[in-house]
Amino acid sequence: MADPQYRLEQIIKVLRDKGHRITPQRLALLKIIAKSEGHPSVEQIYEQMKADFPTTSLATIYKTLTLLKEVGEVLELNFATAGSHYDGNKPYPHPHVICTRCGQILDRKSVALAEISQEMARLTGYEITHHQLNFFGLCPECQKAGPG
Amino acid sequence: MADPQYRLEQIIKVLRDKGHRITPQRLALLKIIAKSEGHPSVEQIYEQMKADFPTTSLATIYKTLTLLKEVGEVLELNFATAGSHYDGNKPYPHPHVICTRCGQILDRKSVALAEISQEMARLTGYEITHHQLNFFGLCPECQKAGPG
DNA sequence: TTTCTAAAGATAATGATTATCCATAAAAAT
DNA sequence: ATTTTTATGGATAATCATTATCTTTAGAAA
Repeated sequence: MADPQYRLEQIIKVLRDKGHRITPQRLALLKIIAKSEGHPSVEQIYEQMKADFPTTSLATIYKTLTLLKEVGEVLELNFATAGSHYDGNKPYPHPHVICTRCGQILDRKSVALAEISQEMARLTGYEITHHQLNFFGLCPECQKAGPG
Repeated sequence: MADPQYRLEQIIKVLRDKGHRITPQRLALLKIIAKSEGHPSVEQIYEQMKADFPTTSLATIYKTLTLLKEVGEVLELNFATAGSHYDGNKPYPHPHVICTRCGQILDRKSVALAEISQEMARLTGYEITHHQLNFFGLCPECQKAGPG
Protein backbone atom coordinates (compact mmCIF):
# COMPACT_ATOMS: atom_id res chain seq x y z
CA MET A 1 0.00 0.00 0.00
CA ALA A 2 1.49 3.28 -1.10
CA ASP A 3 1.54 6.30 1.16
CA PRO A 4 -1.75 8.16 0.52
CA GLN A 5 -0.11 11.57 0.74
CA TYR A 6 2.53 10.64 -1.80
CA ARG A 7 -0.03 9.03 -4.04
CA LEU A 8 -2.15 12.16 -3.85
CA GLU A 9 0.72 14.39 -4.93
CA GLN A 10 1.52 11.98 -7.70
CA ILE A 11 -1.96 12.21 -9.17
CA ILE A 12 -2.06 15.98 -8.74
CA LYS A 13 1.18 16.30 -10.63
CA VAL A 14 -0.07 14.23 -13.53
CA LEU A 15 -3.25 16.29 -13.78
CA ARG A 16 -1.34 19.59 -13.56
CA ASP A 17 1.21 18.48 -16.13
CA LYS A 18 -1.58 17.73 -18.55
CA GLY A 19 -3.15 21.11 -18.03
CA HIS A 20 -6.05 20.17 -15.82
CA ARG A 21 -7.18 22.28 -12.92
CA ILE A 22 -7.06 21.12 -9.35
CA THR A 23 -10.35 22.39 -8.00
CA PRO A 24 -11.46 21.88 -4.41
CA GLN A 25 -13.95 19.25 -5.56
CA ARG A 26 -11.31 17.39 -7.53
CA LEU A 27 -8.92 17.56 -4.64
CA ALA A 28 -11.52 16.04 -2.35
CA LEU A 29 -12.12 13.20 -4.79
CA LEU A 30 -8.41 12.66 -5.27
CA LYS A 31 -7.96 12.34 -1.54
CA ILE A 32 -10.68 9.74 -1.39
CA ILE A 33 -9.13 7.82 -4.25
CA ALA A 34 -5.61 8.12 -2.89
CA LYS A 35 -6.44 6.82 0.53
CA SER A 36 -8.89 4.17 -0.60
CA GLU A 37 -7.69 0.67 0.03
CA GLY A 38 -10.24 -1.33 -1.86
CA HIS A 39 -12.23 -0.70 -4.99
CA PRO A 40 -14.82 1.93 -4.16
CA SER A 41 -17.90 2.19 -6.29
CA VAL A 42 -19.21 5.44 -7.70
CA GLU A 43 -21.86 5.46 -5.04
CA GLN A 44 -19.35 4.98 -2.25
CA ILE A 45 -17.18 7.78 -3.57
CA TYR A 46 -20.24 9.94 -3.88
CA GLU A 47 -21.16 9.34 -0.25
CA GLN A 48 -17.70 10.26 0.94
CA MET A 49 -17.65 13.33 -1.26
CA LYS A 50 -20.80 14.62 0.34
CA ALA A 51 -18.98 14.89 3.66
CA ASP A 52 -16.82 17.67 2.24
CA PHE A 53 -19.15 18.92 -0.48
CA PRO A 54 -22.77 18.28 0.36
CA THR A 55 -23.86 19.72 -2.96
CA THR A 56 -21.61 17.57 -5.10
CA SER A 57 -23.31 16.23 -8.19
CA LEU A 58 -22.98 12.66 -9.36
CA ALA A 59 -22.14 14.12 -12.75
CA THR A 60 -19.01 15.66 -11.29
CA ILE A 61 -17.95 12.35 -9.82
CA TYR A 62 -18.36 10.66 -13.16
CA LYS A 63 -16.55 13.41 -15.04
CA THR A 64 -13.61 13.35 -12.66
CA LEU A 65 -13.34 9.59 -12.68
CA THR A 66 -13.42 9.60 -16.47
CA LEU A 67 -10.65 12.17 -16.48
CA LEU A 68 -8.55 10.12 -14.08
CA LYS A 69 -9.12 7.08 -16.23
CA GLU A 70 -7.98 8.96 -19.31
CA VAL A 71 -4.74 10.09 -17.72
CA GLY A 72 -4.16 6.57 -16.43
CA GLU A 73 -4.31 7.32 -12.73
CA VAL A 74 -7.22 5.11 -11.94
CA LEU A 75 -8.19 1.62 -13.01
CA GLU A 76 -11.83 1.08 -13.84
CA LEU A 77 -13.32 -2.31 -13.05
CA ASN A 78 -16.52 -3.37 -14.72
CA PHE A 79 -17.86 -6.78 -14.18
CA ALA A 80 -21.24 -8.07 -15.15
CA THR A 81 -22.65 -6.79 -11.89
CA ALA A 82 -24.06 -3.32 -12.22
CA GLY A 83 -21.84 -0.43 -11.28
CA SER A 84 -18.18 0.28 -11.89
CA HIS A 85 -15.49 0.25 -9.26
CA TYR A 86 -12.27 2.22 -9.20
CA ASP A 87 -8.76 1.50 -8.03
CA GLY A 88 -6.71 4.62 -7.46
CA ASN A 89 -3.66 2.94 -6.03
CA LYS A 90 -2.83 0.35 -8.61
CA PRO A 91 -3.99 1.92 -11.87
CA TYR A 92 -2.39 -0.78 -13.96
CA PRO A 93 -3.86 -4.14 -14.96
CA HIS A 94 -3.74 -6.80 -12.30
CA PRO A 95 -5.85 -9.86 -11.51
CA HIS A 96 -8.95 -9.72 -9.37
CA VAL A 97 -10.93 -12.38 -7.58
CA ILE A 98 -14.61 -11.51 -7.35
CA CYS A 99 -17.31 -13.14 -5.27
CA THR A 100 -20.38 -13.50 -7.44
CA ARG A 101 -22.64 -13.48 -4.43
CA CYS A 102 -21.48 -10.71 -2.07
CA GLY A 103 -19.43 -8.76 -4.57
CA GLN A 104 -16.17 -8.79 -2.63
CA ILE A 105 -13.17 -7.88 -4.77
CA LEU A 106 -9.67 -9.08 -4.00
CA ASP A 107 -6.46 -7.86 -5.57
CA ARG A 108 -3.86 -10.33 -6.65
CA LYS A 109 -0.27 -9.99 -7.68
CA SER A 110 0.13 -9.66 -11.36
CA VAL A 111 0.53 -12.88 -13.23
CA ALA A 112 3.15 -12.78 -15.95
CA LEU A 113 0.88 -11.62 -18.74
CA ALA A 114 3.32 -9.22 -20.34
CA GLU A 115 4.78 -11.92 -22.56
CA ILE A 116 1.37 -13.34 -23.34
CA SER A 117 0.17 -9.86 -24.18
CA GLN A 118 3.06 -9.41 -26.61
CA GLU A 119 2.36 -12.80 -28.09
CA MET A 120 -1.27 -11.79 -28.65
CA ALA A 121 -0.14 -8.58 -30.31
CA ARG A 122 2.25 -10.45 -32.56
CA LEU A 123 -0.32 -13.00 -33.63
CA THR A 124 -3.20 -10.61 -34.20
CA GLY A 125 -1.51 -7.42 -35.32
CA TYR A 126 -3.29 -5.61 -32.52
CA GLU A 127 -1.72 -2.77 -30.61
CA ILE A 128 -2.64 -3.95 -27.14
CA THR A 129 -3.06 -1.27 -24.52
CA HIS A 130 -4.35 -3.11 -21.50
CA HIS A 131 -5.93 -6.31 -20.31
CA GLN A 132 -8.24 -7.79 -17.71
CA LEU A 133 -7.85 -10.98 -15.77
CA ASN A 134 -10.67 -11.79 -13.41
CA PHE A 135 -11.54 -14.90 -11.47
CA PHE A 136 -15.10 -15.40 -10.29
CA GLY A 137 -16.49 -17.63 -7.62
CA LEU A 138 -17.67 -17.79 -4.04
CA CYS A 139 -15.70 -16.32 -1.18
CA PRO A 140 -15.23 -18.47 1.95
CA GLU A 141 -18.03 -16.69 3.83
CA CYS A 142 -20.55 -17.16 1.04
CA GLN A 143 -19.57 -20.80 0.74
CA LYS A 144 -20.48 -21.28 4.39
CA ALA A 145 -23.85 -19.70 3.76
CA GLY A 146 -24.53 -22.63 1.47
CA PRO A 147 -26.00 -22.78 -2.02
CA GLY A 148 -28.97 -20.75 -2.96
CA MET B 1 -15.50 -24.71 -35.53
CA ALA B 2 -17.88 -27.41 -34.43
CA ASP B 3 -20.56 -28.73 -36.75
CA PRO B 4 -23.59 -26.46 -36.22
CA GLN B 5 -26.04 -29.35 -36.47
CA TYR B 6 -24.18 -31.35 -33.87
CA ARG B 7 -23.79 -28.34 -31.64
CA LEU B 8 -27.52 -27.68 -31.92
CA GLU B 9 -28.42 -31.20 -30.85
CA GLN B 10 -25.95 -30.93 -28.02
CA ILE B 11 -27.63 -27.84 -26.61
CA ILE B 12 -31.10 -29.29 -27.10
CA LYS B 13 -30.12 -32.38 -25.17
CA VAL B 14 -28.81 -30.34 -22.25
CA LEU B 15 -32.00 -28.28 -22.09
CA ARG B 16 -34.22 -31.36 -22.34
CA ASP B 17 -32.22 -33.21 -19.71
CA LYS B 18 -32.72 -30.33 -17.33
CA GLY B 19 -36.45 -30.29 -17.93
CA HIS B 20 -36.73 -27.26 -20.17
CA ARG B 21 -39.06 -27.12 -23.13
CA ILE B 22 -37.87 -26.80 -26.67
CA THR B 23 -40.31 -24.31 -28.08
CA PRO B 24 -40.21 -23.11 -31.70
CA GLN B 25 -38.84 -19.78 -30.52
CA ARG B 26 -36.13 -21.42 -28.49
CA LEU B 27 -35.25 -23.70 -31.35
CA ALA B 28 -34.86 -20.72 -33.64
CA LEU B 29 -32.57 -19.00 -31.17
CA LEU B 30 -30.58 -22.17 -30.62
CA LYS B 31 -30.03 -22.48 -34.34
CA ILE B 32 -28.75 -18.93 -34.50
CA ILE B 33 -26.43 -19.54 -31.58
CA ALA B 34 -25.24 -22.89 -32.88
CA LYS B 35 -24.32 -21.62 -36.32
CA SER B 36 -22.92 -18.29 -35.18
CA GLU B 37 -19.21 -17.98 -35.72
CA GLY B 38 -18.49 -14.81 -33.86
CA HIS B 39 -19.92 -13.23 -30.78
CA PRO B 40 -23.38 -11.96 -31.69
CA SER B 41 -24.91 -9.22 -29.61
CA VAL B 42 -28.45 -9.36 -28.27
CA GLU B 43 -29.48 -6.95 -30.97
CA GLN B 44 -27.97 -9.07 -33.71
CA ILE B 45 -29.66 -12.18 -32.39
CA TYR B 46 -32.90 -10.27 -32.17
CA GLU B 47 -32.64 -9.21 -35.81
CA GLN B 48 -32.04 -12.77 -36.95
CA MET B 49 -34.88 -14.05 -34.81
CA LYS B 50 -37.31 -11.71 -36.46
CA ALA B 51 -36.73 -13.49 -39.75
CA ASP B 52 -38.43 -16.59 -38.33
CA PHE B 53 -40.57 -14.95 -35.67
CA PRO B 54 -41.46 -11.39 -36.56
CA THR B 55 -43.28 -10.97 -33.27
CA THR B 56 -40.44 -12.13 -31.07
CA SER B 57 -39.99 -10.01 -27.99
CA LEU B 58 -36.63 -8.87 -26.76
CA ALA B 59 -37.67 -10.20 -23.38
CA THR B 60 -37.77 -13.69 -24.82
CA ILE B 61 -34.29 -13.31 -26.23
CA TYR B 62 -32.97 -12.22 -22.87
CA LYS B 63 -34.77 -14.97 -21.02
CA THR B 64 -33.48 -17.65 -23.34
CA LEU B 65 -29.94 -16.36 -23.26
CA THR B 66 -30.06 -16.26 -19.47
CA LEU B 67 -31.28 -19.83 -19.46
CA LEU B 68 -28.49 -20.93 -21.77
CA LYS B 69 -26.00 -19.15 -19.59
CA GLU B 70 -27.33 -20.93 -16.52
CA VAL B 71 -27.00 -24.36 -18.08
CA GLY B 72 -23.52 -23.46 -19.29
CA GLU B 73 -24.20 -23.67 -23.00
CA VAL B 74 -23.34 -20.10 -23.83
CA LEU B 75 -20.57 -17.78 -22.71
CA GLU B 76 -21.57 -14.23 -21.94
CA LEU B 77 -19.08 -11.50 -22.71
CA ASN B 78 -19.45 -8.12 -21.09
CA PHE B 79 -16.87 -5.49 -21.64
CA ALA B 80 -17.10 -1.86 -20.70
CA THR B 81 -18.82 -1.14 -24.00
CA ALA B 82 -22.56 -1.30 -23.69
CA GLY B 83 -24.26 -4.52 -24.64
CA SER B 84 -23.40 -8.13 -23.99
CA HIS B 85 -22.22 -10.61 -26.59
CA TYR B 86 -22.70 -14.35 -26.62
CA ASP B 87 -20.58 -17.26 -27.72
CA GLY B 88 -22.58 -20.41 -28.28
CA ASN B 89 -19.77 -22.52 -29.64
CA LYS B 90 -17.13 -22.17 -26.99
CA PRO B 91 -19.12 -21.76 -23.79
CA TYR B 92 -16.03 -22.09 -21.60
CA PRO B 93 -13.60 -19.34 -20.57
CA HIS B 94 -11.05 -18.40 -23.19
CA PRO B 95 -9.10 -15.22 -23.97
CA HIS B 96 -10.45 -12.50 -26.20
CA VAL B 97 -8.80 -9.63 -27.98
CA ILE B 98 -11.08 -6.64 -28.33
CA CYS B 99 -10.66 -3.53 -30.43
CA THR B 100 -11.64 -0.56 -28.31
CA ARG B 101 -12.52 1.46 -31.38
CA CYS B 102 -14.51 -0.76 -33.75
CA GLY B 103 -15.50 -3.41 -31.23
CA GLN B 104 -14.09 -6.39 -33.10
CA ILE B 105 -13.76 -9.46 -30.91
CA LEU B 106 -11.20 -12.18 -31.59
CA ASP B 107 -11.03 -15.57 -29.97
CA ARG B 108 -7.74 -16.91 -28.78
CA LYS B 109 -6.60 -20.30 -27.67
CA SER B 110 -6.83 -20.77 -23.98
CA VAL B 111 -3.78 -19.81 -22.03
CA ALA B 112 -2.89 -22.20 -19.24
CA LEU B 113 -4.94 -20.55 -16.54
CA ALA B 114 -6.17 -23.73 -14.92
CA GLU B 115 -3.16 -23.91 -12.63
CA ILE B 116 -3.28 -20.21 -11.92
CA SER B 117 -6.96 -20.52 -11.15
CA GLN B 118 -6.25 -23.31 -8.68
CA GLU B 119 -3.47 -21.25 -7.14
CA MET B 120 -5.89 -18.35 -6.70
CA ALA B 121 -8.41 -20.65 -5.07
CA ARG B 122 -5.79 -22.03 -2.73
CA LEU B 123 -4.51 -18.62 -1.69
CA THR B 124 -7.89 -16.97 -1.23
CA GLY B 125 -10.14 -19.80 -0.12
CA TYR B 126 -12.45 -18.97 -2.98
CA GLU B 127 -14.35 -21.60 -4.87
CA ILE B 128 -13.56 -20.33 -8.34
CA THR B 129 -16.12 -21.09 -11.03
CA HIS B 130 -14.88 -19.22 -14.05
CA HIS B 131 -12.59 -16.46 -15.24
CA GLN B 132 -12.13 -13.81 -17.86
CA LEU B 133 -9.00 -12.89 -19.75
CA ASN B 134 -9.37 -10.02 -22.16
CA PHE B 135 -6.83 -7.99 -24.08
CA PHE B 136 -7.82 -4.55 -25.31
CA GLY B 137 -6.29 -2.41 -27.99
CA LEU B 138 -6.54 -1.31 -31.59
CA CYS B 139 -7.01 -3.75 -34.43
CA PRO B 140 -4.79 -3.35 -37.51
CA GLU B 141 -7.51 -1.55 -39.46
CA CYS B 142 -8.17 0.98 -36.73
CA GLN B 143 -4.45 1.58 -36.36
CA LYS B 144 -4.32 2.55 -40.04
CA ALA B 145 -7.15 4.99 -39.49
CA GLY B 146 -4.80 6.85 -37.19
CA PRO B 147 -5.34 8.31 -33.74
CA GLY B 148 -8.48 10.15 -32.92
C1' DT C 1 -60.36 -32.90 -22.97
C1' DT C 2 -59.03 -30.97 -19.04
C1' DT C 3 -55.52 -29.35 -16.01
C1' DC C 4 -51.24 -27.56 -14.81
C1' DT C 5 -47.35 -24.95 -15.60
C1' DA C 6 -43.65 -23.14 -18.41
C1' DA C 7 -42.88 -19.94 -21.73
C1' DA C 8 -43.97 -15.98 -24.95
C1' DG C 9 -45.07 -11.36 -25.66
C1' DA C 10 -46.02 -6.56 -24.54
C1' DT C 11 -44.74 -3.06 -21.90
C1' DA C 12 -43.33 -0.64 -17.75
C1' DA C 13 -39.65 -0.08 -14.55
C1' DT C 14 -34.95 0.12 -13.15
C1' DG C 15 -30.47 1.80 -12.75
C1' DA C 16 -26.05 3.19 -14.24
C1' DT C 17 -24.14 6.35 -17.18
C1' DT C 18 -24.08 10.22 -20.39
C1' DA C 19 -25.64 14.51 -22.41
C1' DT C 20 -27.25 19.11 -21.99
C1' DC C 21 -27.31 23.56 -20.38
C1' DC C 22 -26.41 27.17 -17.41
C1' DA C 23 -23.80 29.17 -13.55
C1' DT C 24 -19.36 29.75 -11.60
C1' DA C 25 -14.69 30.01 -10.68
C1' DA C 26 -9.95 29.55 -12.22
C1' DA C 27 -6.33 30.99 -15.26
C1' DA C 28 -4.79 34.17 -18.93
C1' DA C 29 -4.61 38.52 -21.13
C1' DT C 30 -4.97 43.31 -21.11
C1' DA D 1 -6.68 45.09 -10.93
C1' DT D 2 -9.98 44.26 -14.46
C1' DT D 3 -11.53 41.98 -18.12
C1' DT D 4 -11.73 37.97 -20.94
C1' DT D 5 -11.58 33.27 -21.84
C1' DT D 6 -12.33 28.72 -20.81
C1' DA D 7 -12.66 24.79 -17.86
C1' DT D 8 -15.36 22.92 -14.41
C1' DG D 9 -19.40 22.22 -11.25
C1' DG D 10 -24.14 21.34 -10.57
C1' DA D 11 -28.89 20.17 -11.71
C1' DT D 12 -31.53 17.56 -14.40
C1' DA D 13 -33.13 15.25 -18.48
C1' DA D 14 -32.08 11.66 -21.68
C1' DT D 15 -30.28 7.23 -23.03
C1' DC D 16 -29.88 2.50 -23.22
C1' DA D 17 -29.34 -2.20 -21.79
C1' DT D 18 -31.51 -5.14 -18.93
C1' DT D 19 -35.05 -6.79 -15.74
C1' DA D 20 -39.62 -7.12 -13.76
C1' DT D 21 -44.47 -7.52 -14.22
C1' DC D 22 -48.53 -9.19 -15.95
C1' DT D 23 -51.39 -11.42 -19.18
C1' DT D 24 -51.93 -14.67 -22.80
C1' DT D 25 -50.65 -18.79 -24.98
C1' DA D 26 -49.18 -23.30 -25.70
C1' DG D 27 -46.80 -27.58 -24.34
C1' DA D 28 -46.99 -31.71 -21.46
C1' DA D 29 -49.34 -34.68 -18.42
C1' DA D 30 -53.42 -36.70 -16.46
